[in-house]
Amino acid sequence: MKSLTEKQDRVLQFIINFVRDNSVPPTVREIMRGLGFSSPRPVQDHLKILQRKGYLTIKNKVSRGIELSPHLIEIPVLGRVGAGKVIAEQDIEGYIDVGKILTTSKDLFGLRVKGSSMAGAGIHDQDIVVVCRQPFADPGDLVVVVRNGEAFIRWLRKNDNGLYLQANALEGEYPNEELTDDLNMMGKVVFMLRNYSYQLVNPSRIG
Amino acid sequence: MKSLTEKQDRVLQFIINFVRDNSVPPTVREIMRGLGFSSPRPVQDHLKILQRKGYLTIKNKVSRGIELSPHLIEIPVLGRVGAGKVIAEQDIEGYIDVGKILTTSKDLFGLRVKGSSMAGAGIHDQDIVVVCRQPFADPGDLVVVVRNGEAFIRWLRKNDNGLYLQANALEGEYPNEELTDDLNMMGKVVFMLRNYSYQLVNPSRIG
DNA sequence: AATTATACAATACAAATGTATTGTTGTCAA
DNA sequence: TTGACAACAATACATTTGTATTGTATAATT
Repeated sequence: MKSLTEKQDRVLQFIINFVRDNSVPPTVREIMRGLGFSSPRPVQDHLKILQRKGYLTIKNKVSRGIELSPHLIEIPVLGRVGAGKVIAEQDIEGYIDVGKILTTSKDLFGLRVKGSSMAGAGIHDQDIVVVCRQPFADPGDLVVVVRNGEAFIRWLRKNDNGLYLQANALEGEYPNEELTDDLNMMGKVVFMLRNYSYQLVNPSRIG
Repeated sequence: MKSLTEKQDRVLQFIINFVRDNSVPPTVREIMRGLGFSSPRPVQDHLKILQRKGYLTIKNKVSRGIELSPHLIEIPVLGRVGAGKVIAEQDIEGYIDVGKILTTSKDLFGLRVKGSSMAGAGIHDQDIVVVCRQPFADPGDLVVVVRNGEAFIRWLRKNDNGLYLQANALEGEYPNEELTDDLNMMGKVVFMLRNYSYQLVNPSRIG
């Protein structure tokens, strides 16, 4: 990614902050007023430069037609990291836009995990699993089933007798369960979220 | 949430899809053309109704000033789930907007986990931890440090001799490490993501 | 029967908006 | 010193855009 001058970076930061605060990109004149310009032209210049350098794209004749490049709204995923260097370009293995993944599919919902019946699979109390709502699943899937008004997360397994559910606790025995009629398949786990900043996981509990 | 008529839902879905595809909300006339109206007025009517019913808000005199309500861009987090019912309103304990969390803080980056030195903390090979870049951390934090060009995830602990780093594997011994000068503190883990749909975690490996 | 809500059309208008033209100033490398 | 680039100002203009006014038709509700 080509480097920016101080002024160019100021314009880019304004756009990023504007999108964050208003959830829509700014117009040319909103940038103009926001940065104290007295004519639209300097903004046009800056936008063209920012586009040429790959930081955004301008949609022709579209109001608020500024689209920030993925780098700026996604988070980079690093494979290896060089010592000293903060983030080197060559270390980036790709980008994930978690927000997009979670919002483009309509039938997703979160489920806060209670208990430790899946601790062996790295899913702990208070974690949030993101579930894709579907009445079916494949063997090997991590599924959410409901029985007696309570939701469970289990591995869906298969043996000679057919499908069954398997818990995955660290200690204690959870018997395998058959797929009976009182079980309601809610969906399949597609994501797992754990937030360390809001609620610190007690390491002694899971250590 | 109040229910929508068929036509109203059609307008709402158009807006949702438009935002997803164009990353900006549509104008009144874009909705008009998109749904085959021959005047802007019906769109205005629908927007006002959708606002009254709580599905969006209209910003006065702002182009593309349609802001979808959080329910539509966030995912609900359920506490308990009733049997049979798919998702009941009273079960929703809140909403998370993961995309917003990840994009509002600027100094976040993802790091794909290699190895199983933190499997005991539920962090496994190929998981992605989201790191807040900072040169400091508190005891109890899950931190990312770099040594010899390699990144490690460790608990930051404290005893009478001061701070030290602790691994958290399921099996095998990882000795505690001192905070030496060749260690580079990259930041603190604030989120953990595991994607079950793209890459299935082998349950036998972590079970 | 009267009222209300839904749903759409035609037209109008001031303000906002992307874009273009022309020009000035300063910096820096060739 | 010449040319390329960055950075900004003043002005202009055709469209776009949010919004308003007036009106028609249908269905549901009171």
